[in-house]
Amino acid sequence: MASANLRDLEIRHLQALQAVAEEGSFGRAAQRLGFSQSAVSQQIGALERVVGESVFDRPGGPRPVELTPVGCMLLDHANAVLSRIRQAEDDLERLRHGGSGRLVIGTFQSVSVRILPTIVQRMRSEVPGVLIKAVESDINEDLVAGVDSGDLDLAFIVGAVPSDHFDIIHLCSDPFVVLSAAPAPRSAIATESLSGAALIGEGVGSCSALIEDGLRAMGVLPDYVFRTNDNSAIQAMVRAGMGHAVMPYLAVDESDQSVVVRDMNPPLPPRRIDLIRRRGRTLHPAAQRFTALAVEVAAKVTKPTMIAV
Amino acid sequence: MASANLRDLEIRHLQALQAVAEEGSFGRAAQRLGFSQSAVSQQIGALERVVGESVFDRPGGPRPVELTPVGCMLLDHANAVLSRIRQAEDDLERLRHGGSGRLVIGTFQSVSVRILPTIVQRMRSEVPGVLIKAVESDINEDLVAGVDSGDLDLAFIVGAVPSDHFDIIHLCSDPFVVLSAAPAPRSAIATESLSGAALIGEGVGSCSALIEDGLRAMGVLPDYVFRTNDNSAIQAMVRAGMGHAVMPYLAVDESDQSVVVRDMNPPLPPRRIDLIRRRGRTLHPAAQRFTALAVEVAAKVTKPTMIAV
DNA sequence: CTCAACTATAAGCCAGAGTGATCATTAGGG
DNA sequence: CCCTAATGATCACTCTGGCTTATAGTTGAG
Repeated sequence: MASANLRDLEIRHLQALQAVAEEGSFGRAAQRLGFSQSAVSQQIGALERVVGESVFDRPGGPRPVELTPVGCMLLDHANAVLSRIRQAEDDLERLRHGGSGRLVIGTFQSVSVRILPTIVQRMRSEVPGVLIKAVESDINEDLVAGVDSGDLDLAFIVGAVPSDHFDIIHLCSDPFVVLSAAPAPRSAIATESLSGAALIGEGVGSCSALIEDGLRAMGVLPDYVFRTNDNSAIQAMVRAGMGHAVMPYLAVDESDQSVVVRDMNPPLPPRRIDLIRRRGRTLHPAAQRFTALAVEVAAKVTKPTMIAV
Repeated sequence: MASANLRDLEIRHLQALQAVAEEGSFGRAAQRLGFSQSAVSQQIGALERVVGESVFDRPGGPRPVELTPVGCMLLDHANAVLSRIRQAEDDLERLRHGGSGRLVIGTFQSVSVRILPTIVQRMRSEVPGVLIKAVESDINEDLVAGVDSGDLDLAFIVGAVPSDHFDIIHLCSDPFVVLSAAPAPRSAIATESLSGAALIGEGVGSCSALIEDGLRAMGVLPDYVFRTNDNSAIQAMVRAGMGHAVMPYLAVDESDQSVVVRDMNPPLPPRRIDLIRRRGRTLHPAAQRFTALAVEVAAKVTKPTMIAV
């Protein structure tokens, strides 16, 4: 007798085993399964050939068939397997309706504060079963790499990204503004007037590069007196009169009354905020809803006076 | 899209899913499974048709394929199912070698005391995984019914049983002996001398009927002064001088020095002790070993001076 | 552009799964 | 004791569908 080898076992065998065991009869099991009695007989026969042992005692006549010890043991496993498959059906159904699963989102500070909360809130009410996990990074390349490797399902990014690997959904153009200490005019500030003025800025990141390049292109040489990655710290510095700050609009906390938000004249090229997903990768159904919500929410928080590029 | 319906799911699909997910390539998975690449491609295709969704993203070129969310969920279930099947293989292997499982034995008092312990002890050392459960009853019919219904795998019984339903393994013939209070000759006692003598006997059970019928057939009218189902109580009564007791030899506690065991002359027809199992029922492999041990042990405890009938 | 590494597809073969018709066995009843 | 009803096994047959080989299609790297 060969060593136990269930390679040729098939689910239909287990279903037959279960049905026959419960009905106590090949014929009734066949009826339940929608097969002929002959088919079930052969299925059990095949199962016994695979197993190498009888799984049922057939007493003959109208008496019900009974499980052998081997059959009894197998039935336990069959029940477990079939129940697991039923579970898979349930999960599949739920996944199809976006009712379960996980979405990992790459994001960065201003999006985390201004855009994500609204999206998450609406996702939670629309598809409560989907867990949304945010991974924050101020380094654009990390987010792009995360999407590329599959660690992230979607990511908010700033600026350009190679479009051959990614689907890019444009969300908004976020203008750069100047923050000045409270007693200041609300009018636009002349960009050239920043030349030589004390500036407070972000740490090394995609935005600081955009700002510095933009200023330099206009002949303004930035004179940074302080740098931090914490936006609220920047506003505190401005409030304290340390100087002006050039920031993307979405990074500004407008509820802060002691600073004034001013457009720039001429404006810097706005930063572009996109949502990316890897091309060809199948995402959770809820990812589509997430994308739609991102577009919608981003449109609402964009600075209204600016016309998106 | 039809509601989730995994009726046509097959184990081979799950194996393919698992292999491809682990190898990251259809071709390598095929190699591992011993199929052609085409076969695996079609298997995954079939799985996706059954599921109604893609389970892998195929990026094309030398990049590895990746699970979709649906595929990821399915893989979890596939792992569980396949591991359960491997477990079934293990159990099967163990069952084949008699290494696990349960044996339910029907028995009665004298067998429980004189024969079973030795068998159980040896079974425990030979097939440690097999649990032996004894169900005791002094009513023969209960034991027979238990075997018939399948509640008992094997049963020790006294006397005849319809041989068309059962396989009968003869273990021994157990002679009836007379117990007398200690100061008594060890020689055989004349059976007819019991006529009119005070007798102590068992309660209503198969043995008491055998004894009474046997005595009556020899013209001896038993005069029972006490009955109990507890064998040690019977010996205590004899010891106290209440009278003689006619008992099956195996029911006697020979270590008791205050009673004398005497043959009968002429002897009563001995009681027959058999082991039965239901004909046509497949038993645990260890049942065969149990049967062999029962024959062996029974031969040893049979009263040596008697020749079995 | 070409090669290398993939997967998908097509055509053909054949095992095996299901059907329907019998056959064999057994219990129960006159 | 035979007859009937119930039930599983078996046979012959059909036809699906899974596997193989061969080939085409796609993509990334050099």
